[in-house]
Amino acid sequence: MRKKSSAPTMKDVALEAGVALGTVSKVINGLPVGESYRLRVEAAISKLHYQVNSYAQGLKASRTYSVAVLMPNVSNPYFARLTQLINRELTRRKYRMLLCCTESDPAFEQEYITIAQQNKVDGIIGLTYNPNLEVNPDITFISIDRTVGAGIPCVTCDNFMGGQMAAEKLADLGCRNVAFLRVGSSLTNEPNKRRSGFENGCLARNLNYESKILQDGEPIEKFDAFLQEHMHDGRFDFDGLFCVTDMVAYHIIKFLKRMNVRVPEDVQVIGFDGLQLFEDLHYVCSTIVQPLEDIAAMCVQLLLQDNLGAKPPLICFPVTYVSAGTTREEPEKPGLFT
Amino acid sequence: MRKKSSAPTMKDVALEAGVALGTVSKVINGLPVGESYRLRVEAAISKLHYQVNSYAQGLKASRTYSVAVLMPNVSNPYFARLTQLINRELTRRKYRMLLCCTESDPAFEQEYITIAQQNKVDGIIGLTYNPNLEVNPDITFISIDRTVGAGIPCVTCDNFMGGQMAAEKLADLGCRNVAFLRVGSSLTNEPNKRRSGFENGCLARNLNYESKILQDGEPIEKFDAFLQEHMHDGRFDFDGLFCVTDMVAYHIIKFLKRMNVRVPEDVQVIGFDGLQLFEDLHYVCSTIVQPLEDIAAMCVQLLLQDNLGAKPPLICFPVTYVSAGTTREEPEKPGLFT
DNA sequence: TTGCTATTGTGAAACGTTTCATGCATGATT
DNA sequence: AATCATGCATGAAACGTTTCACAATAGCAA
Repeated sequence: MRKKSSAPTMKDVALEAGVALGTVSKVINGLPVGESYRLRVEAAISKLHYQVNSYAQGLKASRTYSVAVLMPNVSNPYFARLTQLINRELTRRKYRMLLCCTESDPAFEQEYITIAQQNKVDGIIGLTYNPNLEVNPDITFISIDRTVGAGIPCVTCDNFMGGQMAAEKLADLGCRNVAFLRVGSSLTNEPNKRRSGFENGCLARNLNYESKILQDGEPIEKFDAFLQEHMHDGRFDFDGLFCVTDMVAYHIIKFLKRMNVRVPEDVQVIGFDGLQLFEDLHYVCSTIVQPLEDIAAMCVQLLLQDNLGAKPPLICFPVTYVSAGTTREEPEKPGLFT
Repeated sequence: MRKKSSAPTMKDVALEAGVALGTVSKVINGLPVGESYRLRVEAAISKLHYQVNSYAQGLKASRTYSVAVLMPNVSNPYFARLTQLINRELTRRKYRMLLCCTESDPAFEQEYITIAQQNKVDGIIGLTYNPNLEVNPDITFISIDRTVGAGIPCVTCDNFMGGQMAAEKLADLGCRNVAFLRVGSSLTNEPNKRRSGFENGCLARNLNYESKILQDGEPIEKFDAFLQEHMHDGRFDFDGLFCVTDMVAYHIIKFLKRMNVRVPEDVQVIGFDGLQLFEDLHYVCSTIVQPLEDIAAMCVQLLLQDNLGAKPPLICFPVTYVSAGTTREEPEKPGLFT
């Protein structure tokens, strides 16, 4: 009995089945082959526990069935969810995901793109912070929430409309004096439009409007001072707040509670994203919900479709509003602060 | 001027630099080579924008510098954190991560292991649910929190001690009647020992002890009925609860609040894991903290070390206790319910 | 100057696939 | 029965690296 020390190759299978190399290849790739041959090859494969070598495959064929996904991290629940959904979509189509955590560092991002190209990935999906990434033009790149450059499609939600909805909702709920709270500053950042939309809504509904914007490096605690300036012995200047993300909203609400400002009685708070913590158990707050499933599916679809010519530059999905306890209405869904 | 349509190869570089193929290979791999040769090759590389083809490399060399990481998902903050830390450790060592989300499905797990083997990964790190996975013995597998089989190292924290600490803490804080709440049932599951440790501690400190265990499929809401059975017009049978994870603790605390049982005044709650939500902003509850950094680093170290012979079967890291508002003591750290 | 050693660059072979031009059977056509 | 068309299996070549036996060169001793 012949004993091979290393893993069996297609050649071994061909030998075992008594067929040619090309025939084995055809069987593996599901190409038409005579029934008796197919059976012989399949028998040999399972007898030898043969498994294809993806590296040899990737070397020969241009397609490697792997996609790089660039995310700042997976600790942030928004990024985690997105990663999860993209992965699910890729798996469904027999693709593998090479996850690259960039820590929001432009240098890391560039480095990972190089690595991705070396790995001959079939494409890259990225939520990036480097406004002028160098991407090899013959590799497909799909950007999430950022407009990165000419010819690179950007998938996002309707951030402008979301901001506007938040303003209208607060107006409907009786607010008169509202504020917008935001972190991050990138100009190519689609979520910027949340602010414009909110402003627009405030104007239309005649709300007094203010905003506080933190730069990228600043700690979230800097909001505390801003809020405190607007507190005068038990009275709070604002009766409505719109936060750029649910995470910011979470921090703000915690601070307000510490300062004995009641949510939603004294001030109503609306976030953005629609995060559901602990495997979709609870929303953080009343919020503008992004359809992340649709966004993830669209990224993958755009990436893998063949008609490269007809890629629209910007794809926006509609958002919805959900109340979850931080606004003065019957909560539709359970929330962290319900 | 010669125009190449496809990406440049080592051969192109050799031609451009006027050296042999092997010399280029040496330069790329940092092997000793004459100074003048090195410079010529480096110049050619940057002129042609040459990038190595990992697939050709992986085909020839046995080492591919990639590691598969099997996780149920990344939406659960515990898994997310672990993934993040493992990735960081791998990146530090120039390895790539192939993330496989198994959805806790044994069939998926097996399938991903097959894919990983086809991709000739240098090893697999997994937190799995299939008690009898078939892993090719000549591929290194490191298991987290599960004892999977003979010869497969398991990295975890000291779950038994953690359970015992929880019991002692509750006793110290004046509890007399306590309960343990758990989900999941796998017998090879290291976290099972949290229960044994807790029981042990209860015995030692003479606490009245009860436990409620949900099977794997059961929804977390099933705890509600159990808790309700122990409520008698405003009075709650337990003055201390130990939950197998912070996530279970979160759910329990939310339910108790709805039922007007006060935490920590009426009942004190301790969780397990030491999750910190929103990028390490807040602990969920008073909890037994796992040193996830150490666990992640150890997994990677074990996987990549050469002395395959001396792998201890089980590696436990010590745990610590942190109070964060759901126990009757000054909180050391801010918590979700502070 | 000759001969020997030590050093270092060279390039063919091999890794395990896919692809495609080739040729062999088989069955249809006249 | 002879010819032809068709379908399908065949296996050599190629993909872009690494490796290693070999050759060339330089340095040194006699």
